[in-house]
Parts: sequence; C-alpha cells; structure tokens
Amino acid sequence: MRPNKRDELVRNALEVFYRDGFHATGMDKLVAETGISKTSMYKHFRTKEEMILAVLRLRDERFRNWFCRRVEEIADTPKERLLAAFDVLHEWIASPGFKGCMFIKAVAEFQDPEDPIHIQAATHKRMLLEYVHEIAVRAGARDPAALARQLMLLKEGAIVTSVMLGNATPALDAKAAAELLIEAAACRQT
Amino acid sequence: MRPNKRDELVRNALEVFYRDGFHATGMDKLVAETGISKTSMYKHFRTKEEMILAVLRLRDERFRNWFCRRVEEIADTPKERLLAAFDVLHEWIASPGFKGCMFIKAVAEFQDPEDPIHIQAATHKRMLLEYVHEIAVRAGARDPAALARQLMLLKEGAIVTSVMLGNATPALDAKAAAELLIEAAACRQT
DNA sequence: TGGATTGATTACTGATCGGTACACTTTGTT
DNA sequence: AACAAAGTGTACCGATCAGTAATCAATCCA
Repeated sequence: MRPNKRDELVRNALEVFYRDGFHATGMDKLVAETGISKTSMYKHFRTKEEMILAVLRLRDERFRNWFCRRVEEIADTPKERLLAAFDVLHEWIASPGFKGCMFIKAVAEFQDPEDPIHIQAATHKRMLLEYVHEIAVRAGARDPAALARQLMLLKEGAIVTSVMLGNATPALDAKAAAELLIEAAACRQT
Repeated sequence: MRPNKRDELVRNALEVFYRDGFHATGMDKLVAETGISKTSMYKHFRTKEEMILAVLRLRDERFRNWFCRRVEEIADTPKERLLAAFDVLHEWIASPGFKGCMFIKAVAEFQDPEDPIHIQAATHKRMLLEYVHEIAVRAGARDPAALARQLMLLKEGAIVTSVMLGNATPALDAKAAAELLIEAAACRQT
C-alpha cells in the first residue's frame, strides 16, 4: 500500500522526458527534478534505456486507458464513437499540458527500427489502431481496416500539426475530414 | 565557381543530422563524417544551432523544389495536382533513403515554440500548406483553405505512420482518403 | 531487539559534449 | 613571386554524459 519509489520515479521521469525530450534529459537532471537519488534509479533500472522503456509503458497504459474510456463515455454506438474519437483528440490537444505525442517523439529520437524504444513506441500506435479497427468493424464499415487506417492518419497528422502551429485547430479539421470518411464508408448503423 | 566548403559542409551535415538526429550528433562526429575540420565549421557557423538552421534552410529549399516540381510534372489541372501530391508523397516515402520528415523531427527535439529551430521548421510546413492552398483555390474548391489543411493532415499522418510501421503503405491510404475529400469539396473543374 | 532491505548522499570514473587556441598548409588572385 | 584568405590538425577548455562505489540513515518484518 505504501507508495512505491519505483513508480514515483517513473511517474516523475515521464514528466521530464515528455517536456524536455530523451537525449536532452540527463540522469543528473532526472535526479534534480524527481528528487530520487541516482543510486535508487540504477537499482531499479540498469540503464537509461530501460528507464525510458518503463516510462513509455506507463504512458501507453495511461493514455490508452484515458482515451478509450473518454470515447466510450461520450458516445454509445460504434459509428458515433469513430467520430467521438476526434472530440477526445481535440480535448487532449487543447489541454494545458499538451506537448505532442510522446511516441512520435520517441521514434523521432530513436530512429533505428531495431531499437527497443522505437519498437515499443510503434507497438503503442498499433494497439490504438487495433482499437479503432474494432470499432469500425462493429460500425459495419465496408472496409473497416482501411477506414481505421485513414482515421489514424488524420489523428497523427492533427497531433504533429498542432505542435507545429501551436494551436488545437487541426483537431477540428481532422474531425471534419473524419466525418466525410466515416459517412463514405457506408456504415450499417446510425 | 569553385565548390564552396561551406555548402559542402551543410550538404554533408544534412545527411548526418537526418540519419542520426540533432542531439545525438556531436560536432566531433560531424568532423569525422563530413571530412571538414572543426576550425572551418566554427569559422562558418558560430554555434551548432546556427549550423542546424542552415541545414534546415537547405532541406526546405531542396524538398519544396523537388516536391512542387514533381507534382507539376505528373499532373496538369489543379484538381489532378491535389491528388498527385499524394503520388509524390508515396514516391518520397518509398524511396530508399527515406527516414521521415526532418522538420517533424526537428520540432520533436526542439519543443520550445520560441526556439529558432522550432520556428524555422514550422515555417516550412506553413509554406507547404500555402502551396497546397493555392492549388485548392485554383481547383475551385468550396472551402479551399479547409481542404488544404485536411490534405496536409493526411500527408503528415502518412509520414509519421510510415516511419512508425516501417513501410510506405500509409501514403496509399492517405491518397484514397484524399480522393474522397477532394471529390466532396466539389471542385469546379475536372 | 534483530537483521535485511531500501534509500540518500557524495564523490568518482572515462567518455563525450559544444566550443576555442594556436601553429601550420593549401589555395586563389594579382 | 608575394600576399591574404581559407582550410587543416591537434591539443585543449570546462561542463556534462551515463554509470559505479562506498558509506550511512531509515524502514521493514521477524
């Protein structure tokens, strides 16, 4: 029941990595900002890479939980949920702490496709795609896999464009485009 | 007429930064990989940041030139060009040296919106958007600005997703989605 | 009251970071 | 031939990088 130091470390490190980037964040800065000693860090994680992987795991768990729950909160039918995903996207992008997608940034900094960090970040995206795909199937889309992939493109595009331009309006553009794609996919239900 | 060392430096540095990232590339590695002495580097650029800015300028110039010319080569009417942009996109993503968008990666590594590198990368995207916007206007789209923004979302999404998944198929998905959006925008011409 | 685990503290390693100083050679122009 | 600009090589600066070692205090269950 007592708060685990390891979890506290990962939680705090998540903030710093998300804010400042991976290469730009040294272990000494992590000591200063998390309040946890370097000895403890290296007792829980053998390398910085292991720590980044743990941070990405936490981020994935938190984000997918939040995202999926929000989608299911604000819409009931599968077809409505496909569109609601873009309301949730906008909610996220417009939120105060938004600094882009941690997994896109991870892939940008660790480009080697064999790098464990790269692989884990890609896995997150695949799982999100799988989630949208399932909804598209239940919505009765003609080609649910293609629809899901296209909606995900709009989502990724809105994220990076929001970071570039510094505002949340790309999420609204993405929603408008998504509406068209969903309608054209000729779903069975309303 | 004699080849300028400065330009040679920027050309070579572009490759290294594009391949390995900005923070992960030290000046010593640059010396080793470009064959240009550190003294010369710091005679042309006072800081690493100045050099990165020069690299981004070259990249912007090269990419926009290539992209726009290819679009205009393979399609004649404005409406066809809107779609042709996604063929060119696929051409780029499927090309051997493709390692993602340098400007997306720059923004991912330099997140501060006040950072000159961040600003310059954002400018590149704005100019590309402007290019697509002009075509959309000439194509007679109902809301050319909105159409251009949406097409750009698909483009950015296809780039990052291709890097994530390690293949070029997202460009094809983007083209299929773009076709729908362009058709729905009710262009005057064919 | 034990002994074991967990964490903090401090100091340290060798390597690398961005950037500079200095002495030297190559190159182009006149 | 002569001069200056441009480029090279090497050694160096203090700071920081990821990671380690050793010592000591707090907390835990038995």
